[in-house]
Amino acid sequence: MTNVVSRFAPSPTGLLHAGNYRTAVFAYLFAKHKGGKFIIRIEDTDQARSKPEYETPIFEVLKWLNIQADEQYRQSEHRTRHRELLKKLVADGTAYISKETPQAPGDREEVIRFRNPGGAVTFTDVIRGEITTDVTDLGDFIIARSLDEPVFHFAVVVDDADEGVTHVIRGGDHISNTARQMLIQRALALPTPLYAHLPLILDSNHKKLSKRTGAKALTEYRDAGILPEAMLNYIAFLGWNPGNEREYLSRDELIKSFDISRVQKGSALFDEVKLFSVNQHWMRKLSDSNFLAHVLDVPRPTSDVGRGTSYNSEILLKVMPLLKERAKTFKEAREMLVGELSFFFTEPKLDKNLLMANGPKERLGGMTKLALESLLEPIKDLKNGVSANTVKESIMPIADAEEQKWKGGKGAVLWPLRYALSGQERSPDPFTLISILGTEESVSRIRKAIAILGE
RNA sequence: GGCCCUAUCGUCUAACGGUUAGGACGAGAGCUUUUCAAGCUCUAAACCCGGGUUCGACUCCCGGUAGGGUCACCA
Repeated sequence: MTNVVSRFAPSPTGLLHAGNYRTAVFAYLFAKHKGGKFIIRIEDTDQARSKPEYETPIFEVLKWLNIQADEQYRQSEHRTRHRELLKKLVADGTAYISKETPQAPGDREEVIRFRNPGGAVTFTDVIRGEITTDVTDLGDFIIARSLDEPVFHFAVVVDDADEGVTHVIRGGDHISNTARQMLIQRALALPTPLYAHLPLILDSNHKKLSKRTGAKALTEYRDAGILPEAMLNYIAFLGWNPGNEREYLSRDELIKSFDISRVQKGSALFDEVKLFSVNQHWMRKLSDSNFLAHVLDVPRPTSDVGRGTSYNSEILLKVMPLLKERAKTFKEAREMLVGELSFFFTEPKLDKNLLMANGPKERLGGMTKLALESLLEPIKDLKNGVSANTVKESIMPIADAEEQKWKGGKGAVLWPLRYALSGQERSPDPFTLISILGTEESVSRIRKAIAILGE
């Protein structure tokens, strides 16, 4: 098989979801694996429903996913050609102009119908094997509303042939369209490409992914801070696998190992949880500064409006490793900056009870104060920029000593310390906090906690 | 309903006649740990059912069941 040509032929009548782009991804991977051409054709024959605003995101997403077309077409540009062939079919009697009674608004008084020869049509699907359809019950189906308005079935057949498409890779929902399209091909004496019908991607209700039932446009995932590598990786693995146990493949690796014969026949469910986990994997491969750039690329969360937080850039970079181990999307990371990790940038408000939360309150008030005071000097002695581990080495002994003295556990020291620094019931460990905040800020926050305990 | 397609853990999947049915996500437990997150270890979890074929079926065939797709002057 030389000169493989595959195509992605979306119609700009709505925002495209993961299922739509999955066919693009497979068609692309297939062509590139074979060293062939991948083309994009905008199917805008339905003038009434095709909208430019649906077209722009298609190219945006493909660019985001780094899926480049070798050639680009627009179906409406081929109108002359369509008209010519339509006339030919009508002239030789293969098709005819038929008088109609309009059933719905927009229906025509006359349309062009294909004279259906009937019988069985068989083709060998690359993925599913032999499929036979009895076309008799299709009747004389409509191929155009007028000479200038071909309908999908007619236009695809002509365009695929004119563009030299060798492999039609599309969703399984097209299986039942194939036979009638082949009928048109035969009438036009055009070659029949190879067909590969991909299993459908289903939503959590086990229905075909669809805008109407809430499938997200891919742009939404992009805007939520999903990495294109992750999206591509996840989508490629829906209904396909490389035949080994690797789960994370880069774009180039996908191209290299893509094998259409390994495509699944059964449909798969789109699982956001898994997508996020794949995304986390790719996020973690980024350098801290690159990671930060992505985080700041996410629009400021609405919860942050009016807070006027300005980030200390030095601390911001130090916080990145924490975000890396916690966030599954950049949006999530962005939200942590103004949420659970915002104390790095703005001084926390402390609650006396939470400060003493680690034991019986009467005794602990005094004890907590002593514990915090005992930490002041050792922390002052630390140099700025030391690692969390170094901080731990100098503070742990104190916690251990207190544990002996009060039998309250290390928590009697470490909890108030961590809370004084973060103001959060849950946060990274106190050593990490000190290493990021620096000694001066840490001491200042501990003093404030001590002051509160003295009230 | 007609026609067509499909069928392995909850989910994505491996297996291409002989395996203790493997991996990943998720879940649970433990370790670590002041807390959270991460990490590490472990556990639970599947061959839709019934007939064949075969020395032997998740794998092949048939039937059933279930699910999905499609039946437009949309693509």
